Amino acid sequence: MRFATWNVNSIRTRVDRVIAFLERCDVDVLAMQEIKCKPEQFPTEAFTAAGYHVAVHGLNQWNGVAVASRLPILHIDTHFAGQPAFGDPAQVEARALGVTLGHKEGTDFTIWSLYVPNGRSLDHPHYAYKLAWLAALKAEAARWLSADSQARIALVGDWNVAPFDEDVWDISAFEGSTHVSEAERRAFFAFAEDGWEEVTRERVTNYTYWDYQKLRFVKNEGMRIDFVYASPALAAAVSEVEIDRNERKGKGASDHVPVIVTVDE
DNA sequence: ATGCCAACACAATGTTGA
Repeated sequence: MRFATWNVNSIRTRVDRVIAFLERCDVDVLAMQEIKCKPEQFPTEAFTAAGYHVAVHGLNQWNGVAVASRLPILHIDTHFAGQPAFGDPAQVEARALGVTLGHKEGTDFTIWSLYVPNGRSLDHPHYAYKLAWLAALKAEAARWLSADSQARIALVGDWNVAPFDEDVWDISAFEGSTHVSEAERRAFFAFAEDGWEEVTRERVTNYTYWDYQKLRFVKNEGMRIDFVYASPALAAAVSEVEIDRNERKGKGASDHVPVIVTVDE
């Protein structure tokens, strides 16, 4: 079984490229972020025609998360318990989608497609929101592991945190910026305290994002901010991880590339 | 090489992204 996460930066703009990726890489489950549309605007037919079920959560043109799966969908959560709200009026944004999928012989698999708030700047309310959001997710996710130590759960997506200095092309260019602050890094690493294992770090080295501006991709000035935290039972079954850097090439590319995880059956 | 900001709503710019 193979699952992937990809910040697609608008599914309506990118649907042909996403479907081609699913087929080319033989991906069974894809968690998408930044679909930038409501469910009724989502190109469901293209996924259905390719053999995928879809779960979609989007409230407006911002954010939005979805899961496409060859496996049957058993359960959908459009937010996690305690997920913080933001804005005026405060709204629980479309940044988390939990989907439980039927798997072989009753071994269900739950994937959470996560789009962690950007933070904007260290002195912006969005930054406090980002830290609160990560802390609330950690608290709730710890309960999932406590409830079932053998559960196969993946917390995947655009974490908007570069956990190590080498996850950005030049740490000196990020002085005073979000994504690299100590508080954000602590909030990211804290998941490991509860047993979550980030399974991509030890298996592959590459950036997952390159800004559209300033020839960042050509100069390979990127950031590594898309990650996969797996429950212990799932982490034990991971056999391979790939970052599909080729998806950043050419006309019509997202600024993020897919991260693909292969799991032994 | 991989190529010089993109996508959204809304109708000219403003917002968001990292």
